Parts: sequence; structure tokens; C-alpha cells
Amino acid sequence: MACRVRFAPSPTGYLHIGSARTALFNYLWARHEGGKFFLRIEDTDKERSKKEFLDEIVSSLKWLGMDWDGELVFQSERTAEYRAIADRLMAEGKAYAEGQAVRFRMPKEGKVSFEDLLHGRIEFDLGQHPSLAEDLVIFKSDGSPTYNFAVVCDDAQMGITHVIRGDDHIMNTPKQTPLYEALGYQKPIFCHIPLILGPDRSRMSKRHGATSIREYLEAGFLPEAIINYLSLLGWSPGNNQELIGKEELIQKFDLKRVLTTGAVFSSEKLEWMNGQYVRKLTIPVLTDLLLPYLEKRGYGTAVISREWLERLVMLFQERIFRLAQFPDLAQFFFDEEIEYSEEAVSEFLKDPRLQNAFVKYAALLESLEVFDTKTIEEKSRSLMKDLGLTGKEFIHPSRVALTGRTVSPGFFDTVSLLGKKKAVRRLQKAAKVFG
RNA sequence: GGCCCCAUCGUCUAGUGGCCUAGGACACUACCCUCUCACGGUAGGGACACGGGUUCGACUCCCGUUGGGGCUACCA
Repeated sequence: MACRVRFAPSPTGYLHIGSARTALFNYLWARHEGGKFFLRIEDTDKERSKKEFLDEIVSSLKWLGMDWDGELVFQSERTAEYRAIADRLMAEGKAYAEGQAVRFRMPKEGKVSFEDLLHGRIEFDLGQHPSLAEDLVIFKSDGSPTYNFAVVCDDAQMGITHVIRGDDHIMNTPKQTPLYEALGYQKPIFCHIPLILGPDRSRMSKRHGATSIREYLEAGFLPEAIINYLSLLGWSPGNNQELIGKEELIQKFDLKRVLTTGAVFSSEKLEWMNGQYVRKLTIPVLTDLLLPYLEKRGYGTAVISREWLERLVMLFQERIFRLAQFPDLAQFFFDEEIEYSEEAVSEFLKDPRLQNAFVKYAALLESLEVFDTKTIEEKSRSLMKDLGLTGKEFIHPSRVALTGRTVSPGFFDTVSLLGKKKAVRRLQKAAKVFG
């Protein structure tokens, strides 16, 4: 029988990176097995559930490329079903009303155990675990079902075959298995996957930094990179391969190879991986992705032309790790006025010969009919020769004069893309200011 | 506190009794490339938590210790 799995977030917050990983393992397993992947919204907590969070979770999953099967299932719309099941339990004497609430009679002694796909048999001695032996509230006084009850009802009715969820649910499982038995439902295969940890090895949370998928989107991570990185947290294909696309992940993913140890999230490695994916993009696609970041920065009108922008993007493709870095890295191509960094000035603009060089260079660039990289390099190099300056003696100071910085893409490409007007003006200004 | 889970380089991991003087990746260091940065390339440092067993032989199996984490709601 084909497997049926589900991701069941509650809309009480944005999609957490750890939840996204849980969703991913469910998704990959379903697609690998040719089964079904469902999305169920656990919104039984009326106070904390919010529409904006629901929208956020749904759009984040779509952005990551995890398409689900069928319609969304909302627990808030299934109260009647839960009620009927609770009534049945009460009619059978397996549950009882306590005021407006309903409690399920939990077994009081012996052991509750279940088989976990990764951990093997997990056993609980009821005598040693007082909170487990307490009768479980399945309906709250406010008329809504509790989490552990709704989950069992839904998983059974949706025909879920594999419950793949975080390790933090291990202690919920012994509360749920007696319910399956009392209801006569077949138990799914449980698979508790390790949590994603912060640097201090506690469960990753806000205090460790960005945790929501939305934040990663805004920082300029690509969904492909996030999927790839997340898939390697607690799983590996076993052949040292690190860069794996979604289709290949689906093909290779094996639930049984998932590890049981928590994994510390490394934003450094994610950035590296994102850089790998940025480098694979075609220039038009990367340009399209970068555009929103430029506009957000107010550089939309500073884009000379699509062709010019694509040439610029080409220069930066190997220097970008996150899309959001682009406006900073390429700032001097967009701003009219540049600021000179102090270190750059003190390191490269001290030579008195520079004033003359800048004046000459400005005149040279001004005179060029063709302003492409090749022409600029040829003419520039012969000017250096005339001036008696080496490449380094000329290029480093000129870079500072033109960009205000010590770091830029290749110098002659930079001059070309800056354009004659900006280049000449900046050189003249530098000649004055630092002469 | 009780219960449960976990334990290979700083981090992610390979490893299912001999192939391991433990492999790869990120990060780090050095060098090469070079107009800077980045990319790329080469090299280097860096781990089987500890103690008992089992076995001809343990990173691999068992037990204990230590350490870390999770759960202990009419939240999910």
C-alpha cells in the first residue's frame, strides 16, 4: 500500500525552520514512495490560531516547493467528528464527562510501548510515569478537542500510514496509542526525527537567530538551497554527496537512513550552499531575483538598462552568497556620490603622483569612443606605462577613487560598467580631494 | 525531581566487527591563481566522551558512568 503522510502545523506562528525540515522529510518520503502528502492545520486553539500565520505557512511551503495532495484539512471544521468519537468512547465507558470536559480512561498499570521506525521499541512503565496514567482530557471545557485526541482521530480517518514528526513528540505517543486501541484503529508507523538545535545544542529558537522561513527568504536564500541544506540535517545519501537537487533527493531519500541525533543548524554552511546555487542560476533568472532587493533599497531608478544590469549581475554572481547582499556589494554602481572608506584612503591615496595620474586618466577615459572592458584595459595599461606606474600602483588607488573601496569586481569591468560619466567625474573629484 | 531520547573532527556527516594509521563537506590556516575581493586549485591542523565487558579482533554489539537534549497543560 502506498504511504500516506501529513505535515500538521498549527497556525500559531510562522513556519519554523525545524517544522520545515519535518515537512520536508514527510514530503520526500511521500514522493519517494509514490504516496500522498497531506497538509493538516491544527487550529483547535482558537485563541492563538491566526489567519496571517496560516497564510504565511502555506505560502512558505509553496515557496519551498513542497506541493501537497488534496485539500487542506482544518481541525476547527471537524469538531462534530471529534464529538461523535468522544460520545462513542463515553457510551462504551472508556471516557467520562467531567463538567464540560471529557476525559479518556488511561490504562493505570503495566506498560505502554510502541515501535518507532528509527528508535526501535520505546517503552513506558505507567507505574513510573504518573502524568501518563492520569485520565487524558480529550475535550476541553470550551468545547474544543485537545491536541492528542484530534491527532489520533485525524490520522486514523485520513488513513495516515507514517507519522513522521519531531522527537519532542515521543512523550505524546504513549498518550495516543491507548486511544488507537480503545477506538479500534490501526496504529500508524511512528517515526520520530531529531530536532534542529542552536549552537548551544538546545532546540533552535529565536534567540539563536532567524528561525522562520520568511526571514530566510528575505535574507536572500534560494528555496533550492534551503531544501538541500535541510535535507542534510539528520540524513545523508551515504555517498558524501552534498549538493543534491530536489528530484534527486526524492529519488534517494530513505526514511530508514535518518539519524537519531540532534543536528546543530549552521547558517555558515547554509550560506555556502546558497552560494553554490546562486552560481548555477542563469543571468536573466538571477537578475530577476535580484531586482526586488534593488528596488527595496531605492536603486530601481538607478538601473541604466536591463542589459547593463545583467552585465553587472554577471560580475557579482560569484561574489554573492545571499541575494540581499547585492545592493551593498554593488552600491557604488548605483549611488551618484560615493563615500571613501578611511582605510582605503590611508592605504592607497597617499602617493603624490596620484593627482596627476587621476587627471590624465580622467582625460583618457573621456576621450574613449568605445567604453568596453577590452578597450579600457588596453588604453589604461599604456597610460600606466607612460606614467611609470605598475599595475598595482595604478589600479589600487584608481579603484579607491572610483568606488571608495578597496574591494570590487575586476577593475576594468568596473570602470566599463560605471560608465564614462561617473568614472570621469569620480576621478576628477579624487584628483581634487586627494591632490 | 521523574520519565524518555541521544553521544565520530568546532559544526553537518560517512562508517552497521577486520577495508579505519577513521573518509567527505562547512569553518579555520598556508600556498597557488591574481589588480582587490570572490570563485577555483593544492596542502595542513582537527573526532570515535569515559569505564567495564562480549569477541581472535571493536568506532561499530551489551552494561554502567558522565555529558547533552526533550517531555512532564483543559498549548500544539
